Amino acid sequence: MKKDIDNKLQSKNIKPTAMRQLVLQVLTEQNTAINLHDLELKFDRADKVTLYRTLRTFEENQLIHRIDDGTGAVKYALCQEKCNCHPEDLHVHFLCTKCNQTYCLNDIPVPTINLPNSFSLESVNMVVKGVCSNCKL
Amino acid sequence: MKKDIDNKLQSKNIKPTAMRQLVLQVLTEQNTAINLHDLELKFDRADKVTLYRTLRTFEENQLIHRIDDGTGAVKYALCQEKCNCHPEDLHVHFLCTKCNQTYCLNDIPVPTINLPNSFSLESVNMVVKGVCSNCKL
DNA sequence: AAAGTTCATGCAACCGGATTGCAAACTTAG
DNA sequence: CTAAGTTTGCAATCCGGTTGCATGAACTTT
Repeated sequence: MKKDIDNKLQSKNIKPTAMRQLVLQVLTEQNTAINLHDLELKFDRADKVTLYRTLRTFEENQLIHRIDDGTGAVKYALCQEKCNCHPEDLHVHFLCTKCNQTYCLNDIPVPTINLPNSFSLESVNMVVKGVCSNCKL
Repeated sequence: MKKDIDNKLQSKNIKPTAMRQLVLQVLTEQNTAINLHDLELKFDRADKVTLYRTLRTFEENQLIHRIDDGTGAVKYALCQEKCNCHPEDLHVHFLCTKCNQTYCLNDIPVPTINLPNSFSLESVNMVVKGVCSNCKL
């Protein structure tokens, strides 16, 4: 729904340009995280830098979050409804070593860690690697 | 101790060349993980590619492990005595956002995750970001 | 509606870490 | 000593990320 897309952008204070609508559309249809390169392939003709900046804008406005899964290229996925990207909002990510897809395990919060004395915590990145259900078939 | 260094290399089936001795020496004296660039700075005159390949050899022979802490450059640290780099051997890493140092929290094993059905686990990368005790002072 | 301001887009170019190819130097076995 | 294998050093490349700059679209002010 076009309206939904626009609303979502508006609600995050992002001006709904054509490009942004399209990118959000793609991200919405996606059930795994996507990197810049693969996002580019989803379009016939789109400038990588524009997509790059679109993703950055989305990230800055907490519409999406970045995932560093160790594959070399940063991936992005939509944030959950009420996510503020604070430690308590963070979930575990899963990278399939066969298909290279990265899943948001939204139901699995990042476990609490008891840090050594006088280390303070800001955020956590937890990536589990293995084989996903699709590739196990 | 020169002998210790050599023994350690031998025990991992790594031929103890001069370069490798020196690199292992540096890694041993280090209490935080180090990346290629910083390793290079530890030497007056050393080729980056040689260091790169030395690190790779060390990693392949499980003398050191790689840490992807999201800073853009891969860091390395010595493995524990009996580490096989299997999931049960893995520990949490801590990246200080002030000094950019990365610590191996060897005492903190990576928590067990209950993956969704039919996802299988191979390894886990868990990096906690925050401020270390040194920088809190 | 014209002029001015702000923001988004597209293109070219650059940067920095990782990696490869290749030849010279070194090591080891025969 | 020589041949085979390994390590080292240098140059060059690759690739994702990022910046600069000029054009263009949208929105404001008069």
